[in-house]
Amino acid sequence: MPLIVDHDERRAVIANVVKEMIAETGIESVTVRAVARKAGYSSTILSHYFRDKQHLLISAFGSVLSETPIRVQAAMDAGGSLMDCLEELLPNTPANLRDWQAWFGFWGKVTHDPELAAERLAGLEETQKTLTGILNHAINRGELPADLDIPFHSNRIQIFLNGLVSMVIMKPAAWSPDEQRAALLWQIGLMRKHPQG
Amino acid sequence: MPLIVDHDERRAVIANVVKEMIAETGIESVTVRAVARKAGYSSTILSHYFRDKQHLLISAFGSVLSETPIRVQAAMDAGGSLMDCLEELLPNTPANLRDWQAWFGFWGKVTHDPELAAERLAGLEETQKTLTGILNHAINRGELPADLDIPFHSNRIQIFLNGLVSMVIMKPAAWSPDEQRAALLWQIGLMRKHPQG
Amino acid sequence: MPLIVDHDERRAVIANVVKEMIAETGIESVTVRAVARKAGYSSTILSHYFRDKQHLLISAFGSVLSETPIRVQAAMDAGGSLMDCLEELLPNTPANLRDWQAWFGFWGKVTHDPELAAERLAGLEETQKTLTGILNHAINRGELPADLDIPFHSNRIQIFLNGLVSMVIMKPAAWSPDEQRAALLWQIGLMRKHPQG
Amino acid sequence: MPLIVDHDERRAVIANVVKEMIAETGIESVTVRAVARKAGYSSTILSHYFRDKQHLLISAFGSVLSETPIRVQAAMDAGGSLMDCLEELLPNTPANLRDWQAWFGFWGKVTHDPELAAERLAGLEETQKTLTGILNHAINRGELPADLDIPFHSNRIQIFLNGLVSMVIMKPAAWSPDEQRAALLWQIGLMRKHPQG
DNA sequence: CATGAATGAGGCTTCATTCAT
DNA sequence: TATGAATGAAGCCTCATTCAT
Repeated sequence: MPLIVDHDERRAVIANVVKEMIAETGIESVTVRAVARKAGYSSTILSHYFRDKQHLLISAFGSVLSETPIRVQAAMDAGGSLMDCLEELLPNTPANLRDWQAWFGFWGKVTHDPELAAERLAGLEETQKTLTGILNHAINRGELPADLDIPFHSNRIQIFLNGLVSMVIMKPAAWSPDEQRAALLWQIGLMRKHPQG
Repeated sequence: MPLIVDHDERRAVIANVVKEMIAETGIESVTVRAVARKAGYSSTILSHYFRDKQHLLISAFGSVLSETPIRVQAAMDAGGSLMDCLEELLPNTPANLRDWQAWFGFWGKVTHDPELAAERLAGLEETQKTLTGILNHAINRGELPADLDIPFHSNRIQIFLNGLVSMVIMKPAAWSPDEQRAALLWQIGLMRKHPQG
Repeated sequence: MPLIVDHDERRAVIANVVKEMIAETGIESVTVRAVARKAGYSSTILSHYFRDKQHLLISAFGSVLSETPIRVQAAMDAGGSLMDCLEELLPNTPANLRDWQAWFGFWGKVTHDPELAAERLAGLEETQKTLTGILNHAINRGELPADLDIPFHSNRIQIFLNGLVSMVIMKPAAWSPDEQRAALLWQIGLMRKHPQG
Repeated sequence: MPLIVDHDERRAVIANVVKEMIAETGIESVTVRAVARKAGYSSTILSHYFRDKQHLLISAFGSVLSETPIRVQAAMDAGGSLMDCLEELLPNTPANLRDWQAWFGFWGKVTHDPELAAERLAGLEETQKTLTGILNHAINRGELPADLDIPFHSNRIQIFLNGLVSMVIMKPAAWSPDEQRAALLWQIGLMRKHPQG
């Protein structure tokens, strides 16, 4: 009987290693060998789980995208406030920051790789959907006016988030979690004051 | 009888080549040889102008940073409106877009390279300064209230710009120059309505 | 309760797979894994039947050699004419062509591998014996003169066959079965006109 | 002033190394590194002369094809006899044998590689042309009847040569230069006795 | 008997850089 | 100043094989 291994679990482990490497030392440091060493496997065995280096990266990219919606959903299920839900998108924890760094770290590759570009676009739209969900949730809770222009503001929030994250990554010292939250709060306030944009 | 060569001009030419390559095919496609070929020089001659590949990149990076302030200054000198000045920062022309793409394209390298990281931070602060200048210019023109919280709003604008650019790069079809301007206009409106943040 | 498996049959199946691969995609495409996959087995199981990749190849090589004599013998037993018997050696059917292609395909390996070289030499002599048998058979049938210099002409025929096959493989379009037969007929005619060489 | 190197000469040297390796240890032993080592260069420099390993092989293949016609032409220019000319095609000298071994050694690759297949076909036709030239030359010298069916016999000769060479390669001990010549002489005799086929 | 896991070796290619001219 | 030559390192990938189950 063959040795049984949970492929998906391994893939997840390895994807995490990749994300950490991107965050810590940049995407150019992500070589197959380095990933294998860091994950404790031999170089060749990675090809059991990923056909290619490309697919290794895509997997890590997908991991970046898939985790946020889960956290947000949990916050919504727990009846969290608008702030509670949106906070899950901030780079205010090490894990969140790492994921955002990985997300931005991929940019260098995307231009060259149509498959990654498609993934990125999908991520963009997935985030849009997540934000829409959050805004609806907040309207139901009475936190936001019922006449809120949801597409407009989810778009504004997304712009704000991308921009904020880029600032945090560039100058983390200037952006403590509290300062991030403050900035987010101000942005939320705009929705209340200008629901129609 | 030494051959007279305008070093600075060559450096500028080469920096432009690098920026184009980053925008078009990604930073990973920027090899010394490829740059040399595209610029019409031999590989080795680049080492006369740039000690390293690293310094080649730094030079290109610097070129990205230095051009925007010049354009903005020109707009201010011409007595341009607030919108006129800020528009110079939008990725709404091919050249501007290319520069922004190059800027984001560098991210993959920055993590790995302290010198590039320092350059990036400098760029961040330079942009902050440029924005401060624009806001003062607008106050003087009476376009913005005199009690505007300049540090706060220049920061907001910077977040907005980074975020907007990231959206444009990811999904250019969704962001025509007009749509970019509309978004910017809305952001400007906030300054008038909430000068104190 | 051991599972009963017909080893020889499996070996034959696998040898056929190898021959097909050589004929279709070249000997370099013959990897252990590819053979296993094509045969429907796992990679490791091949090592139950073949100690080595080398022995896998030798087995296939042997299969190439062993099939022709069987066909020829059948033709002789059926009282076939000289032409009938020799036709069995022509690459004028898909199976025959495939075997010849495999035979020539092995050449790249042979130089490097004494064991394969020995096999090839054995095949050479086996073919010589087969041809001798055919000529004797034809003399008995009265198709060839009794004073035929058998060693000389079996050698000539072998040269002719190898040469013809190499032409067919290189330019199959130029050598329909009929054209192959015509060439063979001419060569046979020489034996009648010049029995002593 | 740059170091000047005769690229074509180097290419020729390297092609010879490749041919020797194919003849001696088989085409599978032809690795870029091994070729470089044997030629006295570093591995990487081969890429100055050959874009690819494929093109390295094609170059060697071309070298195999190009040398024979030159030798034949020289024999014709020197007023050589029919036998003199055809002898240049026999594997009866170390260099000739090596070239023929290389020619057959390529077969393993050809199936997999359309470009090599095209080269092989070209070689086939070039040889046909060379043989046609020789036969015309012999007719002019009065060595062959004027009514010789040239296409038919040049084809016969080519079949014979390929076949003979395959025999020589497989069992060199059985084919001294004299024996090769004797076989060739017999084949030539056929042209005189059966000029129309 | 049979499997998937795992490995180490080696293949080709490309890169940034230095050297001799 | 400028060039082509040359190198060594490193990248990714595939292969044949062995191991534990």
